[in-house]
Amino acid sequence: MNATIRPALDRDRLVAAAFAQIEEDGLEGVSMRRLAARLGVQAPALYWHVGDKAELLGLMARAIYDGAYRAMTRAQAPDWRTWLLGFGHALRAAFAAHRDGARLCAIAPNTAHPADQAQRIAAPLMALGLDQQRALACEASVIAFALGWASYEANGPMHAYLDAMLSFDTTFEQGLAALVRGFEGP
Amino acid sequence: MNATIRPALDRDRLVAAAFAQIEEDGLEGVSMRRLAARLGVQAPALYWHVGDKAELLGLMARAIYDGAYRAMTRAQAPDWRTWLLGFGHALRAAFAAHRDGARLCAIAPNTAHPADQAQRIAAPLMALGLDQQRALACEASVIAFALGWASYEANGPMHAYLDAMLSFDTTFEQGLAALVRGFEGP
DNA sequence: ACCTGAACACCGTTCAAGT
DNA sequence: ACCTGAACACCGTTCAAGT
Repeated sequence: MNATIRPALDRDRLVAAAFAQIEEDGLEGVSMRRLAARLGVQAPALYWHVGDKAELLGLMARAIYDGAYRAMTRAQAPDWRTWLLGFGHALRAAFAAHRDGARLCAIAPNTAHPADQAQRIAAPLMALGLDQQRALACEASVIAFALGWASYEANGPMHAYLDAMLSFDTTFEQGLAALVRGFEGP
Repeated sequence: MNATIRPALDRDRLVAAAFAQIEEDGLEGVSMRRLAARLGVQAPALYWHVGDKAELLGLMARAIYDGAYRAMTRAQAPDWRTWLLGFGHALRAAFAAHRDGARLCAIAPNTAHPADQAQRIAAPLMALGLDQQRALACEASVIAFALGWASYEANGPMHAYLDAMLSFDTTFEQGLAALVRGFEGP
C-alpha cells in the first residue's frame, strides 16, 4: 500500500560511494570498511551486492570507460581518423575526471564482456570504412596510449619535470596525432 | 681479521626477494611480512633499508625501467626512429619479464630523479638529431604507449578476446610503428 | 648500525544469525 | 532478500629495547 520498500544499498549507490571515497582519500583510502561506514552500514553488507573488492574496482573502471564511450556517441566524426582523435581525448578526460583514475583502471579487473566492449568501439569505426581487424587494432592502440599516458602522468615528480619542459597537454595531443596519422588507411 | 661482517639484509637483497615474491604470488602477494619471512627476518627489519612499502615498489619499478635502458645502450640505431622502435620493444619486454610488471609500474611511485631519468633517454635521441623538446616528447609518447599496452594486456579477458582476433604481438608492433612513423621529423 | 618483540590501528572476507 | 555481530587471518608501521 505504501511506497515499495527499498533496500539501503544497491550496486549503484555502492559504486557512487566508492567514487566519493577515492576523490577524498585516493585509491589507498578505498576500503570496504570505510565504504560501509560512509553508507551507514556494516562491512559485510557490501558482500551482498558485490563479490569482492576487486569486482567493485572493476565496476568503477567500467564506469570510467563508459564515460568516454558516452561522450563519443554524442560526437560525430567525418572520418575514422578524427573519430579516433576524439576517442583518445575522451579517454584522457575520463581518466582525469577522477582522482587516481588511471591507476585504478590499470589495476582493476575487467567486469564487462570483452566482445561487447570491443564491438561497441569498433562499430563506429567500421561505419566509417575500417574493416573489423583494423578497427579493433586502432582502438586497442588508442586506448593503450591514453591509459599509458594517464598512468605516466600520475607519476608525480616526472609529471612536474616534463610539464615544465614541454606542457603535458600539448605533448599528449602531438603523440595522439602522431599515432593516428601513422595508422595505415583501409 | 676475518671477512667484513655483512648485515643480513641490504636494499638489493630486499628488491630481489620482492621480485621472487611477485613472481610466485603476484602483486597482491607482496607483503612486508611475507618478504621478511622469505628473508629470515622480522618485518620491522625491512624498515631500516626502505622508508615504506611504496618506496620498495618504486625501486622495483625502477629496476624494470633500468632493464629496458640497459638493453638500449647495447643496441645502436642508424636514426632516431629505429632507436624509438627499439626502445618501445625493450620496454614491452621489460614489463613482460615479471609477473604483474605493468600493474606494478602503473601504481609505483617514482624513486629516481626525473631529470636524470629523462635525460638518460633523451641523450641518444639528441645524438641522432632531435632537439631536446622533441626527444623528450617522443620518449614520453613511446613510454606511455608501451606502458598502456602492457596494462591493457594485463586485463585478462580482454587480452584473450583481442588476441584471438588479432594477435596482440603484431598489433603492438603495428601500433608502435604507427606512432613512430607519425612523429614529425627534426 | 642493524635487528627483534610487542603493540597499534587497521585490512578483506566468512558465516551464523537476525529481520 | 538483505543486513548485523562476531570472528579469522591477515596487513603496514612505530618504537622501545636489544646486540
